[in-house]
Amino acid sequence: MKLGFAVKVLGREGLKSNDSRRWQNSPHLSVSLAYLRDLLVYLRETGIKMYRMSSDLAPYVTHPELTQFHGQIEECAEELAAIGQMAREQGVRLSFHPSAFVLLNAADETVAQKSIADLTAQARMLDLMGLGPEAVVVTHVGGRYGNKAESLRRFVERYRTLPEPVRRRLVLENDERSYTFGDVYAVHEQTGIRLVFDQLHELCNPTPGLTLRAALERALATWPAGQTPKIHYSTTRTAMIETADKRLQMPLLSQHADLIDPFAFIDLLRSAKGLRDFDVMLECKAKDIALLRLREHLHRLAPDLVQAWRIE
DNA sequence: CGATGTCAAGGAATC
DNA sequence: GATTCCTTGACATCG
Repeated sequence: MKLGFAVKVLGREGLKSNDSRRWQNSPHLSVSLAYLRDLLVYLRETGIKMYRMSSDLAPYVTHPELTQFHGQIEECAEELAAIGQMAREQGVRLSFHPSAFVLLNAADETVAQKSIADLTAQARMLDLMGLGPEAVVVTHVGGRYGNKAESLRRFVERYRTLPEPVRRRLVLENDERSYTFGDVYAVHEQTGIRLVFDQLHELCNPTPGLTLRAALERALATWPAGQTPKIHYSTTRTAMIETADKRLQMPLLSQHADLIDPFAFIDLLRSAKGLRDFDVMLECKAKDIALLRLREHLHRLAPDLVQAWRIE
């Protein structure tokens, strides 16, 4: 079981996740890839085995007006191959999770086309890195547009029109307000698309009639034998509220906390006993710091689970 | 040098 | 129909 974190390193100074200069200053994918190389060295040193790359790794590569950026992925084929080889050699599982503006099921055809361009670019980078089928591009169903059934149908329809290399990389995640795990499972049944089970989203937007464990088991089963599925895991944020004479912490549903609650994570692992192996992408504000802290806590609190799941 | 404004992009809830 | 939230840093410019 690999533990991973998303995009930004907080545990060490000076590591960047992408070339974020503005377009006027000509940012370039090759600069982002140099940053990514340094980041992979840090992952090697800390023993971290999973990482979500920035959606903006290739700056403006799909921007409709800034066409001067559009060739950067192909220009960087050799650098992408080198980075991919480095990740493979140290056993790091890489992925993308495009921004909230990527909506494959958009009612507006131009929004859908821009989304397809983004998905295509990210899938292409994974291909040029030479990564296996576990390196995926994660997306949500998208908007509801006042008609969920129709909007789900549109997702399936657009998914089927995607170029095969994109379809091969794309996986689907349940979200916290619109599409439950049950909804994305129905899409899986129609398309075969693999599913990323988001545990907090399932708690915030539960599937009627399905226990958490049953949902998790179904999600894992959408991945072919020989591929390790992955899930998203996070702890809900709390905020201070003021009453007449006290200040109290209360949970804010669907917002991510700084760190992972180790006891809740241990509960998840115990409830997952007997299920197939899977990887866990941690989504929390403290990023790699939260991962390292969780790993310490697990070694101290549940060394049996660390061994049984071979957590790294 | 520190403070402040700005960045490509959509959807949904609220009023 | 307009506003605000989601959520976030860090670049770039201003004083």
